[in-house]
Amino acid sequence: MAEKKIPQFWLMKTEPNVFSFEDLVKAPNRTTCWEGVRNYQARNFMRDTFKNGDQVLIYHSNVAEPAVFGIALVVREGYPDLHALDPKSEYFDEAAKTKGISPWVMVDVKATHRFKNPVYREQLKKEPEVKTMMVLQRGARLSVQPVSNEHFDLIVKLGIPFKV
DNA sequence: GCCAACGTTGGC
DNA sequence: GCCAACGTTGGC
Repeated sequence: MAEKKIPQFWLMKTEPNVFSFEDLVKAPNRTTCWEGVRNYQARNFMRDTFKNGDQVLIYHSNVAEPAVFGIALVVREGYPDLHALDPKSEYFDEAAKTKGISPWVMVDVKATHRFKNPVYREQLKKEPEVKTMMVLQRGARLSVQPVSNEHFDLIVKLGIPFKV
């Protein structure tokens, strides 16, 4: 039986002083592995639910004006994040090293569109249709989040995407 | 810089 | 299995 392709949408947070949307655009083939996620719920999304072709909003967090800056495409589905086994990595995980196997997962994403107008958190909170989205809720720390089709569409409309 | 919210750890 | 203590996230 043919598998029906249901488009899925996500939001991933990044601290731009560590890795920004523009860093992704400048990366070889505009692609990078999304390493260092160390939260089980976020990992499970990447391991179990992310599919090639899913679209991801790239959100800058922990800055004065948090915002969505563009869109990326999932180009490789979940695979082991071996940074966890590397003592030199800032994402080293002592327990994983002891077991000799990384329980953590990453995906590869490729920048596809830059927003002409970054969609700021302040702006989103004023939009009745999107103010319910997860990233806007108080204390929502999950760094990989599902986004509904409707929320994705509205954010894209506000952002005015151009191919990178 | 502050601090609320959250996830994880570890004693019991 | 409970829950207090702790460390981190991330908006403000």
